Amino acid sequence: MIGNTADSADDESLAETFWAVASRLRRQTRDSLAPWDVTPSQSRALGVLARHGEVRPGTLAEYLRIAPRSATEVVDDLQARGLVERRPDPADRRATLVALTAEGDRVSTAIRAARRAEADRFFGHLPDADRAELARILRTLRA
Amino acid sequence: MIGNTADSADDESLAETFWAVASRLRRQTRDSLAPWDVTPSQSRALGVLARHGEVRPGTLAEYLRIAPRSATEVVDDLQARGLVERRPDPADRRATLVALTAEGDRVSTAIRAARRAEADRFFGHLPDADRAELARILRTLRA
DNA sequence: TGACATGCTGAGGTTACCTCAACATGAGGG
DNA sequence: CCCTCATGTTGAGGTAACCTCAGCATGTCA
Repeated sequence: MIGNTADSADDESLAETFWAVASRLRRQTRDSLAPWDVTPSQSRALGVLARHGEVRPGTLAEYLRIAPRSATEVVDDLQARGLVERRPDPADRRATLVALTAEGDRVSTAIRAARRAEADRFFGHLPDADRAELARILRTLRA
Repeated sequence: MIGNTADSADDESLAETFWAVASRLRRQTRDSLAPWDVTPSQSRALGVLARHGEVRPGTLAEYLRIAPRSATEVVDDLQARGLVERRPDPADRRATLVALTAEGDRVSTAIRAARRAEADRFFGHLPDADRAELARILRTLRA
């Protein structure tokens, strides 16, 4: 087996370590979302809708930092699962508003709790001080 | 525009911040690799081959922490670009060995330098102490 | 009223993964 | 020696999460 030893890992670049962590977090997130049959990106969209209420697809794209066309796709999937609905924007007939359905609201709340539990499981092994440090450093890198 | 303000960012979970950073790093990495027309995953494979010499696809998969079938794919792409070659493993006729070509070696060296420069650009804004902290914390999360 | 901008989405592409099953070879027991 | 089981690789086919480009409807403004 490879990777259990300290082997070549110590001179790995920061970036490589970062990606290894990302990969682990991605898998765990996917698993923790399994009960609801939503993908990670769908769950992020649900989170935005829960926080901001009804928004246009384009606005959703900005929040998710993806292309508008990609937001359309996420909305399509969520709509197919009955978690969101599209309605015409009364202020602009070109536009559409996307809003959580009652079911979407329920699921999004449940997922929010699961995500918190999952984050605790993943980052919870860290001492509080380290978690705070990590959050601070990541925030400076996010810009 | 969204995301320029401190807005709702402050109560974002650690995980969300992490993904925002990941996204930024992914884009920058892709761009920095553009001159060689290799994808990030190909470049990771080149790195493994440069560090470990010729290996079997299955072993490469372990180093990259991906499924063996996926390693086959990466090797196919690198072979098509003339950066690696496959030769039969003299020790086991079921197996194949993957090794860098001369060109692959040249490119992998160049990429290694570019990656270092890119990492400096990305992580270099951090004070040394923060960079060390980040590396330490990420290593504990990688397990 | 024409010109240009904006909002959404169809069509089609890409990357980086995955699983499942086929196929060849290797290794051990009887 | 042959049978079985394990191992190494790969074909076939699938998925998530993006992307660009172009087209259509609508809005805005000179």
